[in-house]
Amino acid sequence: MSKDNKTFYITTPIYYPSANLHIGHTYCTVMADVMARFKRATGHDVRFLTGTDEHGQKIQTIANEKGVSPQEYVDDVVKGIKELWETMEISYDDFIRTTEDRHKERVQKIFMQLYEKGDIYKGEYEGWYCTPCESFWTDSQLDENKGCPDCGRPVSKEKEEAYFFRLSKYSDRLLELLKDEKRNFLQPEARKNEMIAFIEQGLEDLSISRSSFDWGIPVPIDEKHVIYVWLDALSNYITALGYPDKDGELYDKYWPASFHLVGKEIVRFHTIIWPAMLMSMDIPLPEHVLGHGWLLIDGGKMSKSKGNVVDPVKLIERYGVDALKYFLLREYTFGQDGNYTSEIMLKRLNYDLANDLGNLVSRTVSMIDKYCGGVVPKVGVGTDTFALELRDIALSRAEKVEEEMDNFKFNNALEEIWILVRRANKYIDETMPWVLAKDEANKSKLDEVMRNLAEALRVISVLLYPFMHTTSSEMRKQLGLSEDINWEDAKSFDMIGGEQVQKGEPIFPRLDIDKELEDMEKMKAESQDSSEESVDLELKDEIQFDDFAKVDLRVGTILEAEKHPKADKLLVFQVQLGTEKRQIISGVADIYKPEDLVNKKVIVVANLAPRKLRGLESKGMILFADNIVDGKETLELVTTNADDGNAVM
RNA sequence: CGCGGGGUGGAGCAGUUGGUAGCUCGUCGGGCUCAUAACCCGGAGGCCGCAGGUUCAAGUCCUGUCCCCGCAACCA
Repeated sequence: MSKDNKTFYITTPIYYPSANLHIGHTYCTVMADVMARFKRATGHDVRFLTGTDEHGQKIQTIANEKGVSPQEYVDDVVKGIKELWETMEISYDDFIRTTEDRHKERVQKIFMQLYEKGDIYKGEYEGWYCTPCESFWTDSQLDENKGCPDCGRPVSKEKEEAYFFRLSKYSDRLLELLKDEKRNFLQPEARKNEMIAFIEQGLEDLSISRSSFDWGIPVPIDEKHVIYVWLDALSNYITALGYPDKDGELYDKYWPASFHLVGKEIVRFHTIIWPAMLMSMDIPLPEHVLGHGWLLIDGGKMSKSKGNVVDPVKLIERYGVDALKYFLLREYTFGQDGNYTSEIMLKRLNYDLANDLGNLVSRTVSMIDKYCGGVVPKVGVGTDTFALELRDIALSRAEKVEEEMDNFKFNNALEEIWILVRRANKYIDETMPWVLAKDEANKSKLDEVMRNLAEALRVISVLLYPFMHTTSSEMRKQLGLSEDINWEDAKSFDMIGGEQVQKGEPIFPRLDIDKELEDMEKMKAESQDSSEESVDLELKDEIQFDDFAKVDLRVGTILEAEKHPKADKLLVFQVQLGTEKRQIISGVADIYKPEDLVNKKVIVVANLAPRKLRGLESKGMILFADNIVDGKETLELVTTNADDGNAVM
């Protein structure tokens, strides 16, 4: 960042409202929020943008299933997202929705800009097509059997007309951008090589339109097409500033962005596609892209299907916004994945917030109350080494925090603040105010100690403000300080004296961890119970009996099982189905060892069209039930005692 | 040989440009009673996955190897 330019523009990804947001999204947004607050506190003119990416086939499909229009559907989910951010006290300056007119109009203009530049051409896009569903899918969208993710039926490689962006044209400039050591475009460093390798293996031009669904922004020159996610979603960072409209005051002021904060899975789009688009538009590139890590549950990804999604709302209700924010920022290292468990969180809250900070506030205020008539003594720091050391540590904190925050090291920044918290606790033990209080002769010494403690807490309240402003205010209230916060005040140790303290409730009550864990389990169980009130499942399209009758299910016995020689996830079975013996392949190698399944009775879809999987033919499908054990996805064999070859109906 | 991340005291993690291995929890012992049974001090515990190499010096660079985990163009 250039020094003379004090503006600071930070963005989160725009989230996809296909489901409620979980703690991972909260994590990302909290980081952006705290950074925005920190920059505001340190004198920057900050713009903080978040929003939602609301187009695409998935949204259209979900809305159809629910029997509402896509717009109605996203309106509803977005309302919930905004409520969450309100609860989390996210201080965004703007919330952009890709379905807003301001965005749609500007994206169309951007499309035309790229088109006129000659970077968009019409071509053919190849993908997997499901004829019954009339849908195109990419490789990664296909289900585990490489079938249509919607209906499970086989898909075929088909071509579709689409508009393309000349991404390949920008390969060299992108490499230059990423390799530039000083530019430091992408952080953390580790992701850089990944991106460079990706570009060096050769970039293909990017399809930026679709005609197989219509929930999107129309391509201005061709009404059969809608603009695909890349151009639509990524552009939000500038359309929200008014680009390319002439009166783009915000754009002139805040672009280029200081930081795009994104999850590691979308780093690629932000460091390759997005800069290429901007290059084509001939406008400046964002200064930095930061890829944060994921919060993992039991070492695995959080996902709805695993049923291990952590809902931030419940945590806030129980422990408060500041506690959750503190935990997220203190526990994890930026850029790296981190493990989440309730226990890890509860321990953090107890040890750092209740024991260290909360208790420090409590004992300090209580002693000022008791020994000084509730008024912070108006005296100097004193000259003993304990006081001077406390002062020195307090005075050096702000700079340390600034340093760490410049590198997005939230955890280290908080750690720096806690060094002062712990030092203050230690100071109490060193000076033993309760002993001083016993002898009137020590009154001036006692006053000094109390004043220094109050001063230390005042400094802490300033330092903490960007991270936990509610806590900061509560501390100041108890210390009898005004709510006005000035970051520079953290660099003084000579401001307090004469305030009337107000003993209040503990700012962070100590938690009974075992009991909390128990309660959380109960809550989880209850939320599962409540589903017994018969909420309709989300199902595939209804079928007629005749359709079902087409499926021939038979009982079989697995005679042999072995690993597929050319695939990690597949097992190859020889199954006896009555008189017939046949080969069936299933994608269960992750969960079962071949020998576990030999001699098992199974139910087989016997009239499924044969299919080659990595070179071997599979005739039919063995039924497994999806299951979750200890938060991990697993599969239970569906079994029976009936004789081989018998029909299942 | 598809790509990437990780293997650091009992647990969970930090370790910038190579120079005496840190933090939190736990554990053992001690101190204190102002405080939310909190706080403070001290001890024990690590050949930094394994094997080579570069260097005066490597957890930190290079090579090889084993194990775990993600990703393989649209789920933060």
